[in-house]
Amino acid sequence: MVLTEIISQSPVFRGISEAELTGLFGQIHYQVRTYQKGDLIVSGGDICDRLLIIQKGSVKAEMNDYSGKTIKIEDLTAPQPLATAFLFGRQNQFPVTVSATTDVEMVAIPKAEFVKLLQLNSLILNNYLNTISTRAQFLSQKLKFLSFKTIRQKIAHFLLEKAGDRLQTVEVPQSQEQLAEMFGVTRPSLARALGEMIHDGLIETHRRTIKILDRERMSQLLKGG
Amino acid sequence: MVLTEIISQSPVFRGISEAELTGLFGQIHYQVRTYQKGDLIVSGGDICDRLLIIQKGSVKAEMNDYSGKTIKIEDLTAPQPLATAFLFGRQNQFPVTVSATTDVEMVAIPKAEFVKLLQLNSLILNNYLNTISTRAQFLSQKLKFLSFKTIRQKIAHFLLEKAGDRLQTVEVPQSQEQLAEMFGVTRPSLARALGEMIHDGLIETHRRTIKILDRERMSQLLKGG
DNA sequence: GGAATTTTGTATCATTGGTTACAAATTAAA
DNA sequence: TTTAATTTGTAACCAATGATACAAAATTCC
Repeated sequence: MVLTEIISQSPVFRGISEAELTGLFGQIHYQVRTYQKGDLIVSGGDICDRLLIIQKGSVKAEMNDYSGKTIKIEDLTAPQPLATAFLFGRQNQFPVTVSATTDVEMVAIPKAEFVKLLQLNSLILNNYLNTISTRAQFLSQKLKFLSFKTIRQKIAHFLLEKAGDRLQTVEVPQSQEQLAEMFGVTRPSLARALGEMIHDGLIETHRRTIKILDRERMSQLLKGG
Repeated sequence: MVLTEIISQSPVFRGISEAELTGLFGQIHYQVRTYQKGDLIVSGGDICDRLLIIQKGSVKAEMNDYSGKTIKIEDLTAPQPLATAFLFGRQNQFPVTVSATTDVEMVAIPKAEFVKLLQLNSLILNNYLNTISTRAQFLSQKLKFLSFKTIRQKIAHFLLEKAGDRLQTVEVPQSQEQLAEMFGVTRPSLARALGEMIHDGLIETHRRTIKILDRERMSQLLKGG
């Protein structure tokens, strides 16, 4: 039995009323599966031929590296869907191994049935398209970010992006620690790079606001990237 | 007028018969726009609220960097769609500027109309979902690759991926130059890293075949990545 | 086979960023 | 306010890689 009040909060079914959801689920085949804490839910490499949505509990996704050791990728809780990017496309295998961190209930909708849902309801269709598209956009952004090699470049990119067209003062809500994390560098290195940019007259900092002093030279930095 | 024999080759409409396509296009609103060589088709930042498919000619996509200079991103020709990942999702602006490199005809299908198409025809729906999903998967792969920091790690990842489970000899079709390019490192650095790995007894090379000698230690390398 | 071209191996030096450590400054808690 | 905890600035040192240069080897072309 699908718990509509949970599932209607899921990114894929958001905005659908519980009544409507009950109706929709009446028109398709699906399964509800239960797992106990610690159970294996999917193994990396398993074929992904149905949409899995957590309806109760939480799971962890891990990836097997080459030596068989596992690295934790992320924690997911109800009502999140699993690996939405692998239901379609060329690569229909789960890249990760998923196991239950609590007792878990999952709704499993076979791909063909899910396609029916997408055609029955344009909101679900939009939700799903938005989910995948947003993910692609996110990855694309991240990739662009990583394409800058030096820390100075990453900072410049970050600031110019934030500053937009005219403003030259940027509020940075994150701590240096967090910034360093998202830049993929260590905190002292970030601090050093910031210090050097101040010294070179590119920026000025005051607590968590950064003022861009020389936009021209900042842009110049990104040319080679 | 839509040239169905062209459009039916497009990734989004692949597999649909021309007759069927004509029928489908009769049910929706769309525009055909013509551009002359050199014309601007979309500017970076423009709202992306319709699906654009090149039906004749070719275009180039460029990105404005911060200093106003443009970098060429890619060339697209009929019957390719434009920026499929930006029609849905959070970021509904074109990231690139597109202009005509020949005389061009484009089919423009408003988002709402395209959603209708997706609901009318499950093949189109599948095609479109596959397009975006494959892109997300591609980006994800690329990102994983970039997440390895040292050249040794990139080599190890590359080789273990290629080798699969049992084989320990890998044929590398690319030159060092090309490998270095795809790793995002310089050619001498790659050569040095290879040399060191040979010296350390990890691999053995012979022309363009590489033999994995110590799989265990290779895997070990990727742990920290 | 010999010359020209491309690919590969190697060396030197400069730059960048990671590591570690510690003190100063800020913020939160008592 | 005083103390404790967190965040930030800075320094010294090390490892990895980029830049540049050149020779050896392999490949391609006559």
